[in-house]
Amino acid sequence: MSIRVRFAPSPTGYLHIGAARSALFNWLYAQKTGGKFLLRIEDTDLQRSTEESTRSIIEGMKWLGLDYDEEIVFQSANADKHRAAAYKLVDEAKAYRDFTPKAERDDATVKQGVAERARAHSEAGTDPRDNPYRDLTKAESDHRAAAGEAFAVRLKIPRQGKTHFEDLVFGPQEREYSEIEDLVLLRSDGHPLYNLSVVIDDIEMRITHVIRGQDHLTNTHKQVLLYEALGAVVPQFAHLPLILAPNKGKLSKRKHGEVVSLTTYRDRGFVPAAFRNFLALLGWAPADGKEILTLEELMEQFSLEHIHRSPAVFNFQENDPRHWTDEKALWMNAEYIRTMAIDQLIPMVRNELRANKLWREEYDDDDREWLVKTIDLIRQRFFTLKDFSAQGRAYFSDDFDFDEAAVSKNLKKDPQLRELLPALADALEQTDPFTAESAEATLRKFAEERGVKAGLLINGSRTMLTGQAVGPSMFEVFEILGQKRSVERLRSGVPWFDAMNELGDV
RNA sequence: GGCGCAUUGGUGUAGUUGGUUAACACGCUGCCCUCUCAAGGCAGAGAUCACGGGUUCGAGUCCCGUAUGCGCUACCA
Repeated sequence: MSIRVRFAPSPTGYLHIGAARSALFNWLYAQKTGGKFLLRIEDTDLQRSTEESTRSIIEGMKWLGLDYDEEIVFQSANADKHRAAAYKLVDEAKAYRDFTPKAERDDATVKQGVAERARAHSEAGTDPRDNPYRDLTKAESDHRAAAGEAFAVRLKIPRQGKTHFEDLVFGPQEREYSEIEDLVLLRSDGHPLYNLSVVIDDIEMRITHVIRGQDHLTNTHKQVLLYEALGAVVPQFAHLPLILAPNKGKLSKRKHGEVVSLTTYRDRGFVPAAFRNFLALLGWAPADGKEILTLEELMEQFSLEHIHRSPAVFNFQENDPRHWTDEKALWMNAEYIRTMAIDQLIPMVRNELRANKLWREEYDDDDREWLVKTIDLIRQRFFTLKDFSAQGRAYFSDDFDFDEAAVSKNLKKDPQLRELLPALADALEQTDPFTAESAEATLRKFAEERGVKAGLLINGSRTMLTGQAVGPSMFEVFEILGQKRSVERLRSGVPWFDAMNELGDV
């Protein structure tokens, strides 16, 4: 039987990076085994589910390159099937109607309430399965239901025994029945609940391997019981270690904001392949230890056996813009930007420049060669795609900002530059042909004649031409920018020095 | 409270059946290169493998306990 896996997010917000990793692992497993990767949107919580969230999930997956097979399944569309299955279990006496009135719960304190109730049970030694309706006669139950009394449907967990299943990551798992409450399958308003819905849908979709977050590990026992009650084959399970915040707490939007959202990485200039590569290394490592892996290598090397069991900390520093996300992710992105095939990089740069009105159609045409050369030159020290429009702006537009620190370090520091730079412009204007080599020869000769260090002129030029204190080899920059623009920008320097004199800070 | 899972340098990980100085990547420090900053090269700091007991000639690797963290324990997903 061929392998079928699925990613089943609930559309209650942006795509969380933990969820994105689950999607990735499922996808990789399908690719590796020649199986199918399906997408199911678990939108049964109508209050919290939004279409916008569904869109963002699909977008995020597309961005990561995770294409799914077959049609998307919307869980809400299957509610009738879920209900029918629950009623069938009632008929078979594997589930029962619970006529206990629904208890009101306060959303904000549910977690706490649940824990307290559980504590009370364990302290008092009462069995959570004790329920006056559990053993109601069929006639009585049918009668009350027919009379219109509201009821929830609960699965009848046997009194004695235990469940067990083999988790592909966490190994053999066991749980006493006495630790499992008779779980509610259907709410008293007829709404099917999570555990029922997943199981029915997974059966329906013929899922063979359920790969998901570890937060579902203990609940899996309930699901195993359901599969058995339904007479279905229990799939294989593989639970993934959780991704934690730096304080080893839960990584959540409420507390940590946009770092946990996949779209943030797209919006802040990540190369999809880089982020995908980084994500793959959270909780998994290839056998040979190689960390930069192409998609093909990931697909080939991925295996459930190498997923480990301890949670991974996603390392970032809140309130520090320089370390806004995991440094290794940032490093990996830079690595991809400077080493990936330039043809693959260009479309991303094009998007970035377009978004900032820096793109000219000639770049795809007459100026293609120039563009390739320029990108190849500047990408060497960029970390994100954003850098192309920020630090790299001066390469694509005459309208760029000057970095203040660069101006004071490379321009204002030496008053001689006021006169030297325009003079250098004159010399460069006479240089023919104008290439990196000839520009270098001109500049060095000029420096020698004036008795100044070449570095002074080089650094001053860099700031005049690019607005930056750092950047590629200056002579390459001269050539890239061309004679005309280089000369113009060197001459435009005068205002800097005028302003400097007015302020009297020479 | 109960049950479950985890615990290797700051972070991500390797250490498959117990056996030399615990390996790699990111980050950090210094040096080289150099027109700056990266990249690259070289060197280095940083882990008594959570702690305490055992088993053994020998344990990060096996056993027990403790601690800490996380998860689950809903008519949420």
